[in-house]
Amino acid sequence: MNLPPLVQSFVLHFGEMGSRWGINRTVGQIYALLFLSPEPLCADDIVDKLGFSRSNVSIGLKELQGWNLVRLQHIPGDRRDYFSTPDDLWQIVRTLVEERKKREIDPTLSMLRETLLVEPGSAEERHAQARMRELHDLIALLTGWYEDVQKLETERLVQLLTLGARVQRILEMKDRLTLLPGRRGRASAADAPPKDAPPKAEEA
Amino acid sequence: MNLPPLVQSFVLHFGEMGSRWGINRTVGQIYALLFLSPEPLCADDIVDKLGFSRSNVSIGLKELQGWNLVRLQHIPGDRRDYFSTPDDLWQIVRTLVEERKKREIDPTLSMLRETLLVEPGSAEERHAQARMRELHDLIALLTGWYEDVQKLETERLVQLLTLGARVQRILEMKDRLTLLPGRRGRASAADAPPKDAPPKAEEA
DNA sequence: CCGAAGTTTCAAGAATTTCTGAAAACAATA
DNA sequence: TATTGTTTTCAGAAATTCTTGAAACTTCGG
Repeated sequence: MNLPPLVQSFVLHFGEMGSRWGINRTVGQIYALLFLSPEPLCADDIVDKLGFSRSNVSIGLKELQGWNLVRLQHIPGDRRDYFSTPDDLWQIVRTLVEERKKREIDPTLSMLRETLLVEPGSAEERHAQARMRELHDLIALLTGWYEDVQKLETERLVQLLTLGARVQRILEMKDRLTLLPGRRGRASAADAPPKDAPPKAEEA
Repeated sequence: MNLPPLVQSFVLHFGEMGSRWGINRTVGQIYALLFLSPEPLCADDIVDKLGFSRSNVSIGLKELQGWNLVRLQHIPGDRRDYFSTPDDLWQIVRTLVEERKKREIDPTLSMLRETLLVEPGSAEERHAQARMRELHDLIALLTGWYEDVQKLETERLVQLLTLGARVQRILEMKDRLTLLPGRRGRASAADAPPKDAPPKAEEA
């Protein structure tokens, strides 16, 4: 590996973290390299800089494409594929969250939806199903919110994030406004906290 | 494995998903079982129900304790350790997010903070560092927001989530209010979108 | 202090994932 | 269609992670 020290430490870190992020070392390092690179790189550039085998790099790039995390582009007069990451970090975050949701949450939501249709055959199954329904409703609430937020323009999103703790004050303000006769929107079973959940948080 | 079908399919699913969630099959299945169980279980109960070796269960439980995802308790007159998951799903979500942040984000934030102190030695390093600063500021903004939200009472949190898309309207309302002379709070370098990021989101 | 009941550690084998080099497939050009 | 440069596939080697049974360790009541 032949990289400026600053770049190298970042690349190595991403390699290490890869396993925690659900990608492997190679993929993590390739991504880090592309992220920092001022111009697009082709597979052979990556082989040179990281010292992985050509095929390993090829598979890694394919995986990154599967995640929509890299952009494929061409340079006029050059037949090779060049890759880069979007300049806009917000775009990267949006993609990342979307893809993780797809892989880590959606399958579980489907499973829960299906399982909740089965008729329970015992008290134990009835309890299990109640628990699953709670989980389903919670996840549905979270993903519904996520989808709404994903639609916001970046500027609004930044505004929302910058608001931080002060969001509480805004919610209180809204409370007061909504004491007028209520029109309520999308909320479903998840409208209130789950039945047997005490509103106080308990310490672990 | 000797479980009611409904429970079994849930347990198997969690086992499968385990690898995507950064835990392994054993740990995923143990957690699923505890999550659905009406009463606390001891290690031997788990061995019976899932058919893993005793030591494997022991390691799995230890890992779950490391994640703060299970609660250890005792039954009077019984020396064995019994385990359960919190009844309050919101508590579970809070713990889960907290622990993932600790493992998946905090180390990177530290690395970035340190790396940003190094003096760049070339144009390439200067560019890399600018990119890292962007990333650092973005993550700092997100985690700052997260910390604020984590402090909200569950009731407020549900309210915020239920708000969903209508948050936009609230933000606009706030805009109008804030046209009055401004008092601004915590926001730092991340106050505006990153320098060279166009506010329009580009499609991948 | 002893023995019983329980938990954890450890080394080795099993299973899975990652990585490689060689060969096959592909695509553009002449 | 043949040539050339490039990407992808694939089978096995290497590395890592998971799982187990046995032994070591802890804790508690007598």
